[in-house]
Amino acid sequence: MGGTTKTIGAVERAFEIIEAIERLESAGASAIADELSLSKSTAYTHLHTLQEIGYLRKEDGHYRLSGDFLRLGTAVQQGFPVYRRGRSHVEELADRTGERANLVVEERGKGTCVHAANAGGAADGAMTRGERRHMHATATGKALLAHLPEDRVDEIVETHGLPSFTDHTITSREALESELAEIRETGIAIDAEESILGLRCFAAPILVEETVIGSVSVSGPSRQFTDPDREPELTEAVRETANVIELDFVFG
Amino acid sequence: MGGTTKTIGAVERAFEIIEAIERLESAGASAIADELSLSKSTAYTHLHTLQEIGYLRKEDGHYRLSGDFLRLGTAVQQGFPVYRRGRSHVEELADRTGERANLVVEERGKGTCVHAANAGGAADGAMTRGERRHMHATATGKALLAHLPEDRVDEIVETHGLPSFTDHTITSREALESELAEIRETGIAIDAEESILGLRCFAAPILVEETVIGSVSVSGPSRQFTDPDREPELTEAVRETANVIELDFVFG
DNA sequence: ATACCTTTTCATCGATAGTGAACGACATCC
DNA sequence: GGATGTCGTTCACTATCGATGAAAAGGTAT
Repeated sequence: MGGTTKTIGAVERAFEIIEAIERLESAGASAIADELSLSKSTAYTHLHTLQEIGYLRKEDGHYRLSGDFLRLGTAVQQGFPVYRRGRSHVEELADRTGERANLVVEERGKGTCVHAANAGGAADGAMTRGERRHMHATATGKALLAHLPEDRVDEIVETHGLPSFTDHTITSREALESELAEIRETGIAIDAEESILGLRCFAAPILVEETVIGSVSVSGPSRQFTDPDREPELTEAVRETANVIELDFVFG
Repeated sequence: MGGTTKTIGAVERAFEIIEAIERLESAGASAIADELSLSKSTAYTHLHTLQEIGYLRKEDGHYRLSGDFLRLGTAVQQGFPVYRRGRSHVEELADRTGERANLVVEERGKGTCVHAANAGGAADGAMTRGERRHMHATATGKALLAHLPEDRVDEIVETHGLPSFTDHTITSREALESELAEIRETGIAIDAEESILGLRCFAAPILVEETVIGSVSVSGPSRQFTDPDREPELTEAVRETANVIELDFVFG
């Protein structure tokens, strides 16, 4: 485990400041110094540096993150082949079902949302672009886990644990494993308010050459999603979308 | 002009590395050291640091930007009120016209695209999310310039100049000024292949309390956009969209 | 086996990032 | 209006730490 190599403190501090600004929306030198227990001068020099290179913009004395992060974020997004090929299909899924549709990939043991398509539907609690969530508590995460090598799953569970978010969250390795087996059979992962109360979600894995490269989902309020008529419609739509994206990889 | 304050070299270097990775898509320590003329060990320590704090991920020996930048980018986007209120209207504009629609704000003297809505149409050359362009050479930029205080326009021209991108780019302050006056009259800014050959674009400013907070546009290949029947349709659609967003600010 | 990549580690040294104190500007309070 | 508090900004100082080259460790092809 190589984790002992030295790291550069100034860079770590810079990103702590960036994340503090993300949290506070905007902040001045004193607020940052306060928030992170830094000296005012240190906070100031960092803010000044980040502004000089363009990553912060100053608006009446308060610093905010600049559009350059938006540019980098877009580059990251485009860097996922599954986004480039899947985006339009996820949009169609949202249009077709009238619900929020997400495209998720695994990153560092968590599920990262690389695209979120709204079809006007209220998306309370649904993942937003760039957001990362525990995999065992989300439909998209479980769809990914179900097709990851077993030792990778072990690793992930060991690193992040199985924290509980609601009464329905899966918290034991055995329960998780049996659910993953079921997902492998049905091709559909379900989040029944396991991550957020009131939020239900259906997801399907995207498999290319026996490897999961992502998962797609639709999600919405539990009330609408428990309508027995809708479940087959929604799961089928999700499954089909995943399939279309898979085919896009093979041909296209 | 306060530009003499000290800046933190390590942080500047870190972002140079981040931008190099953005350019190269993915890279190892040697490639970065090469690209930026750094020692291999320096490049390595920086990469290692950025990976430790999660902003880079390592994939078979190559570093890539991580989803954390996507999260920051989304936060930046949400930080623009004009995005929060305008997004859906820009989507509708794209659907309605069948063309690429953009939402742009001014940042540090350039136009930054905060949202890009595709309606399937080929978007060659159109701005992408987070991209920044010179204002004098784009419809969205000119729509903004037309309603910025005159001294601000002076400042911007002084800072960024009026570089030429095609034969049609405006390169003199006088020509720019007369065009801005026309935009103020008609309410529509036109980019007639001034930024990129073959790309035509119509934009309208979004004014709230006499202040420009952004601009919207549709753009597409010159061939389609010179159809005399479409111009009134497109300009009208753009104008209306800007108007709806303005109203959303006043009420809503 | 060889040569040639790469990434990673290490000790050394000089630059520099962090610090606290101080200043000017701007509010707020009594 | 004088006092007090807070803010951003600057400065000189010094211990820290980031940069460095050399060399080790790992990988791949020849």
